[in-house]
Amino acid sequence: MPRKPKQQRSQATVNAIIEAGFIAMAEREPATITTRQIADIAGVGVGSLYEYFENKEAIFSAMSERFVADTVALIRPQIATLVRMPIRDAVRHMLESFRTFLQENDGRYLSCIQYAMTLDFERYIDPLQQTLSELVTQYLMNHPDTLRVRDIPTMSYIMIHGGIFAVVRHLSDPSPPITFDQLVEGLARMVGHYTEREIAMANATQEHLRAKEPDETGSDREQ
Amino acid sequence: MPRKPKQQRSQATVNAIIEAGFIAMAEREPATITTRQIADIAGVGVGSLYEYFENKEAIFSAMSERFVADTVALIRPQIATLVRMPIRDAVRHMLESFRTFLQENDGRYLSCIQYAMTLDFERYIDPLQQTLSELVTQYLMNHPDTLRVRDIPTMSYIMIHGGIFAVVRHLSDPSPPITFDQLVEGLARMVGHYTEREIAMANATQEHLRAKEPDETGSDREQ
DNA sequence: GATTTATCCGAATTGAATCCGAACAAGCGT
DNA sequence: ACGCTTGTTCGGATTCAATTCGGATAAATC
Repeated sequence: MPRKPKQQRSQATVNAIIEAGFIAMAEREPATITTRQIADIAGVGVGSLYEYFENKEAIFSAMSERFVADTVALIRPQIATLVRMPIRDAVRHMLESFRTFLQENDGRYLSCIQYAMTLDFERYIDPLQQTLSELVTQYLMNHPDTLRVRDIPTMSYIMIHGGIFAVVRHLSDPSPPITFDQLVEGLARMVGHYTEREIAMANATQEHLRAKEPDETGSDREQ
Repeated sequence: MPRKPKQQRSQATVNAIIEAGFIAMAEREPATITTRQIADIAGVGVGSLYEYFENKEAIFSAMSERFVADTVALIRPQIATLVRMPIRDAVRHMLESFRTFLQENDGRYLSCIQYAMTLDFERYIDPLQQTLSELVTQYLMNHPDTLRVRDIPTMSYIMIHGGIFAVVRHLSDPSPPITFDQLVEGLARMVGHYTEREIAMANATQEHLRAKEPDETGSDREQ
């Protein structure tokens, strides 16, 4: 039922509506935002919302979509650079730029990611996850020694999901128990230590072709 | 405005309403649940909902509260046992029992935790976080060597939040890219490797009172 | 400038959440 | 057992926000 905007006028309306959504999101609880408020902020009639959006949900979805697209646009160009950095620096660098990104425009995207995490989740987090997976893959290809860590898909899954959530949760917390810098350093160490330890263990196993320290290698099972 | 239930009859009603909430949550999207549905499932009139609950939200809150309380009740008694296990085993053990817990009663709690994460967040995740923090503290006290890892609050923050989210996300995902067992093993390795590496680094630093491998120790800054 | 097409609007409709006052049940003193 | 008070239940009436609809206005096309 909602139509595609064909004139530049209507495209501006669509944009105003999405912008209004971000503004409203920044000042109220998402659940308490009404269509009338969005329309008022956007400077259009309520009816106009429904010319281009199925329903109120759809407006929020469009916001999430734009947010995720912007995030991907933030990360993707950095991949080439990140991939050449030591792993801890790469993590640090990416997280700092992500923080800056989330906090610009009065933290409009911060409200948004919280919303995106609640509702659609799969649909809107997936592209982000895809991008990060791509980053990991590229990284591995540029650092052949890191290919020795076991069960890379799992570790990538843990680092991506755990990392995203820890950061979002921290940025949403009005009085976090640790600083953001501590969080970044912690995540960097976590990832760095893990890969180093795995590489060391892989090397150790290879060198003594047969076990000599069942203590260390005894817990190697999976993969 | 909502009153406290004084007779056992009304206490039963309150319970029926919360139960109905769980049942409804298990079969429909939380957003599409209506008060009439809840009332019908509970076998009471719609008006009765408002005798003990401020509004529909409050019913969901009560559910979250019960869920979190049950989760804490699940973990707390295990602390004494977990604290004596090697760290990887403790992680494995805890996650397995958590999975079992989430999936009993047709996974009613699974829908619930997703909801709890959306709305109140602080209020309902906090007690869980408290409990896990307590577990970490106890663990540290029982394993004095682990006290050598740097910035324990931060690492505890990362492991708790990242771990909770990775698990919840995995259990919510209809077609996860990795198995739950892989996730558990991965988290166990992550935590285990990290602590071991930190301890090793602390020992190394102590032994050669002055640096000899600026490569390794060069990235030690914080704390 | 007439006609078609796109856009905009806000009063009317719809449906769910919430309120309310009457009916019903329990406790309780007599 | 009986009347009185208090707790409880109920579902129709009310309220309020989302969505619809049909006409008004503006741009585009010929």
